[in-house]
Amino acid sequence: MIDLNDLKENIALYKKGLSAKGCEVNLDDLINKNSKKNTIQTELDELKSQKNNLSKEIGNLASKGEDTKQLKNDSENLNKTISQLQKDFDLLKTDIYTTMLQIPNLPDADVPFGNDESNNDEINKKIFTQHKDGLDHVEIGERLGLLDFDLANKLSGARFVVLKGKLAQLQRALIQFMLDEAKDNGYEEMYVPFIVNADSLVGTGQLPKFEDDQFKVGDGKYLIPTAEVPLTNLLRDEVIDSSDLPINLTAHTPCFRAEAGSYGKDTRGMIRQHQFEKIEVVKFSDPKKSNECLDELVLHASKILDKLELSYRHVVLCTGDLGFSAAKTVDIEVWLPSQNCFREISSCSNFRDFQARRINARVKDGKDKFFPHTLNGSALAVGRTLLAIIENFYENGLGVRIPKVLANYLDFDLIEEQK
RNA sequence: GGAGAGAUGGCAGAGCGGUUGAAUGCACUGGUCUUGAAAACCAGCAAGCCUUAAUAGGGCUUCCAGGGUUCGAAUCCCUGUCUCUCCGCCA
Repeated sequence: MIDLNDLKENIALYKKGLSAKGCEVNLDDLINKNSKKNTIQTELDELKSQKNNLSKEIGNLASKGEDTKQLKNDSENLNKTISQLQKDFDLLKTDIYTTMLQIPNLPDADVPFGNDESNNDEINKKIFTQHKDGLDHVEIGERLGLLDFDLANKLSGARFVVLKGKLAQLQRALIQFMLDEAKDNGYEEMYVPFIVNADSLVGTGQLPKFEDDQFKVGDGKYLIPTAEVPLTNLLRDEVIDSSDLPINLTAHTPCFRAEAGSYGKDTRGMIRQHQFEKIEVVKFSDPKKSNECLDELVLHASKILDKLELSYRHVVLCTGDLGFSAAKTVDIEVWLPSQNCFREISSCSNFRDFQARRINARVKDGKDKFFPHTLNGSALAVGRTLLAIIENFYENGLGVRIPKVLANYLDFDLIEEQK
């Protein structure tokens, strides 16, 4: 949620930043509605004040046994006026709130302008090997006999996968490895629900705008699209002592995405699935330190790729590519030999106080109160990491070698090709 | 699923329909004392919104949520949500 007062004072900045993010809300209109709401509130408060005074007086007179009929009459008349005005006020207030929920976060000043990923800024690159025109993981998986999309289709439909044997073990090893990394980097591991209520999704910004992207399970509840949702909402409506900052959390969860609007996009293989595993890290930070926190997130996620010896680059998302709630996002992209390009494997974002406002998480520092900044990042998307290992560590006629760093997690160092 | 109890400020916990925004304790903030700290003592201390130059003053709202009764509701009635206890069922 953006700050309405800040919007009023920096209207030009917001118009520029929000339209770059594709926001079509009429901001002047919103400000006008708000000042109208304030006018009504002042009027309403005055009437209520009169009413409260009348009630007190009635109480006084009644206790002395005096007649209160006239005053009761006055009060009732006042009530009629109030309830009419109150209706107008409530409507306006709901209208403003509904609109506010639709407004995305303002991009940071150093975020590049642009409509799509072609305007993203590559800021860093690390290359171990960079093979081209390699087999893709679907083909390799078939040669291994351990990656089955047909079976998954039978069970569930498109965009699911069944991993068998050593591939399933490899995925589990990756999860364990990444959680250990997160722990070593100071994140507290959490086990959280995979089903959340609507309030949680509103809190992080998936609702109300992106209802179609969520899997609904009935009873007004949803499957989580990322552990960001339960982790961030752990502190919904909580007051944080400033000495507890930064709060660093992590969780491994499956993630469920309806992928509405992704028809025909990445339909082959396990790049874009309805269900995938992810290790997520979330930070609650002092507002003054969130920039450094974002660097830290990117560093921590990158270290995992370093250890796995996978080539990657860092990309600052441009305004048009930036998510709804994010002020700034750095994507980490891993090299895929089959596609001859880098593909997203982690997304690290600073949300500033946007989510904190929505979840009403506050920090108390002596007499000072303020909103914390929230940040999160994947560390990493496990399905895509598995895919990257398959493609980058495949040797024709031999199979997929296991990255050395996983030696302690697995009792094999090669997934053999069949025959 | 059946029966019962409950939901109050950062936490714990009082609260006859009318100066109750709410006792008390803890925590917190400031002060006295102390070489310093602790202890003790004194004082302050809920949040949101409107108004305002103001973190000064004034006003409104808020005791789980939504309705209702009343001139007036934390307090009475209805509905919902959640929590706890007992029974049943169960990984």
